[in-house]
Amino acid sequence: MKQYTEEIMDILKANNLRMTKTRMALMMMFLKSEEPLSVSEMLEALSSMKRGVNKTTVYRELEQLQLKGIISTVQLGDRKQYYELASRDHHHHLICLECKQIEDIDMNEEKLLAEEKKMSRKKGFVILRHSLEFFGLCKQCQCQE
Amino acid sequence: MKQYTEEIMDILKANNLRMTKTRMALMMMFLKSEEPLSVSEMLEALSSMKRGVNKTTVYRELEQLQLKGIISTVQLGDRKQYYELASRDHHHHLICLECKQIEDIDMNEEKLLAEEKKMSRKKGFVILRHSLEFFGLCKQCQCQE
DNA sequence: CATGATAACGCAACTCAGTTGCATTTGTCA
DNA sequence: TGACAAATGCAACTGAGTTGCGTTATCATG
Repeated sequence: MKQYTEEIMDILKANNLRMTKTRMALMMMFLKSEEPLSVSEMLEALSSMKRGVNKTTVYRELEQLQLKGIISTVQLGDRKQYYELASRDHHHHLICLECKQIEDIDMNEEKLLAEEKKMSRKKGFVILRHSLEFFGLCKQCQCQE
Repeated sequence: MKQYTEEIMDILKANNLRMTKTRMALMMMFLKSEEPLSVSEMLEALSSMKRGVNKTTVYRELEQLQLKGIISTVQLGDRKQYYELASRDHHHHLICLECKQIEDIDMNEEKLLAEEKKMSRKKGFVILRHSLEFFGLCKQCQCQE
């Protein structure tokens, strides 16, 4: 907890961001969370704070953090945005369609990047990023079918 | 035009779907379109029809067609669903972040499927589908930067 | 061709994620 | 400590998608 706080303060200072309670709380959530977070989850968690936090504030905060490159967004097939620390290495997700559990996966992307280059050349596109997500059923949810 | 109409009637008959003007118009759009379509695009196009078409109808129609396996959905990074004919072979998209142009790409997926199997074994997940989209700048939009 | 079952439709009112304008509060630095 | 920009709250909005319910149109059957 203590070491998190210092880590966060360093990050914020380095990015010229003021230290506010919302910001601290959000950063804490991102550092602790194993999964990408949705705004509704954040609001839920923040609602326990004294006087709560307005959703506008959260959206604006996320925009800031994204602009500074501290967090990045992921689309996971439903209609919301999810957010996670950008400092994590590039990776993809395994999403259980039943229980919505999300797992990070790191796979060998050489072949994918090679394909990317080939396409890029052929089509004249500059490819800036890709999004690759896998959907299925986790071990538990398979058994309950 | 004529051959499209017959093709559509065959598809509908084969799927036990009544032949209505909305349905015909939507199928026509799907057959003609090079790109996945959003509901707003469909409504725009359908609004020129006599008496227009209600959005509820379009949503319900899309659900039907999806249920019958005639169309399928794609997520392209914004907050909407896009739809395209399911009969097209499995493929991915190249999306221009500037002009929103969408191109189909077909790439060799052997390696990807191999990775999928490996992950599946390791994590105990059954993988049912994946989503892979590339984002960047098309030839024209690169020059205008 | 008439007709009845039911699929398809329109409308109004809703949900839910995200946005905007504007007035107020708070963090930081001199 | 005070000034000023950054951060916040609130209310009202947008845009995608949904729901309930009453009406209309398609089509198999006679």
